[in-house]
Amino acid sequence: MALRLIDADGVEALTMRKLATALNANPMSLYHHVPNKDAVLQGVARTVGAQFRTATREDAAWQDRIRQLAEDFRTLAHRHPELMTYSFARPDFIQPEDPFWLGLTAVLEDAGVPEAETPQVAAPVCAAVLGVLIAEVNGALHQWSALLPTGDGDGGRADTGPDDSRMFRLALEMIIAGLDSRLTSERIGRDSSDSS
Amino acid sequence: MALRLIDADGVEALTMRKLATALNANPMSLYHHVPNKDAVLQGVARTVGAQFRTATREDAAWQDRIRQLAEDFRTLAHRHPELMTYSFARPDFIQPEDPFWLGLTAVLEDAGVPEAETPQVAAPVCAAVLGVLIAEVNGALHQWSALLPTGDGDGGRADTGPDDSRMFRLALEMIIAGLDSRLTSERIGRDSSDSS
DNA sequence: ACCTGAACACCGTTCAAGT
DNA sequence: ACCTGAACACCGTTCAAGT
Repeated sequence: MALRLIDADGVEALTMRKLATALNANPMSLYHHVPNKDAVLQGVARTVGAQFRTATREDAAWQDRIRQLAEDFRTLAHRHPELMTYSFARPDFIQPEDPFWLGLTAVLEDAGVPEAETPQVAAPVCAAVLGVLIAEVNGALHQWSALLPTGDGDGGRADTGPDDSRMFRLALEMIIAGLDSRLTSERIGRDSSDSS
Repeated sequence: MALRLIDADGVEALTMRKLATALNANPMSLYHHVPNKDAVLQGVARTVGAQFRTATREDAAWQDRIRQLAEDFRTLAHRHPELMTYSFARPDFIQPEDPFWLGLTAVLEDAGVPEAETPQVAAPVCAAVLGVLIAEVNGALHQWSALLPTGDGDGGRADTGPDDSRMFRLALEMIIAGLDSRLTSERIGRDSSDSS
């Protein structure tokens, strides 16, 4: 219910009193099930962060599997844009047990990242993807890119959606390419074929 | 003054009434200089976003100039961590006239990005860097990476700082490598040597 | 055990009134 | 023109009291 209110009116409009009346309850009854407001926000953030289940097919190339993870997360972000910008400010948004995190680390390991380094590589990747997602969802991406009108013919304001998709995908490809170059350069540096 | 209060106690602790008393003024006097609270937050966010002046030496390689821009932004973020996590949620944090944005677009153009595409490339780069910065500053980066203790000898909790630096730099190098691969693949695709 | 009304200590903001 | 006190419509949360 809290999530529904947030999706409708934004995080800052969520109020213990409103939540209670939306639940047909007395405002004070909430405090019997939850210690305070931050706990409900944390609950919502974590629930959504853990929500999406992304079954990456293990036969695909790691690049494709990362693309799939990122796209899945993007549709989640588009479903809850108001929560997204708020959640990313919390350090506990994504938990180590979340399917997104598990999927990402699994893919990176399959791609050849040494197991001991996986979290240290996954963390920046996750942060970068989330950063682009937030910037897309709150309009920053669109505003930054809208300095020069790309075409000349049209009205000039209509196509906000597809342009954002292109930029998100560009960022994603950049990250994948960066990951790739890091992996190959490392493999050259060592050149010992550790299978498993 | 608002910035000082935010740095001390966080954005959510900033109050018109507290700000006024910190200014030795009546709470209501503020409304003669500012329409509402959001305006002071916007003012603070934009002021800080426009603050840092980064004189990239034009003789350096574009990779080094991007590194310098990013590192400068990082020191800014470390100076105002509380504001940072809040500001990034605003679409108006970084403005097209800000030195960071101008510097970034200038470097990308020098690197060979066609002038018409510069903003569409700069925007994702900016978003990704900011994303990593936020995740570092709010502790998410550290939390995500702390799943496996990297070493075995020590206490295991002491070295938070240097590890974060390594991850930030890793993300930065990934972005640069991704940019690089995009530039070279494009140059091969066209192969017409447009000077200027 | 669970719910509730009243109350406390705050908010942002308006507005009529002061100088 | 600028400042101010009182007031309004809200908050989150506590707590004693109800069932």
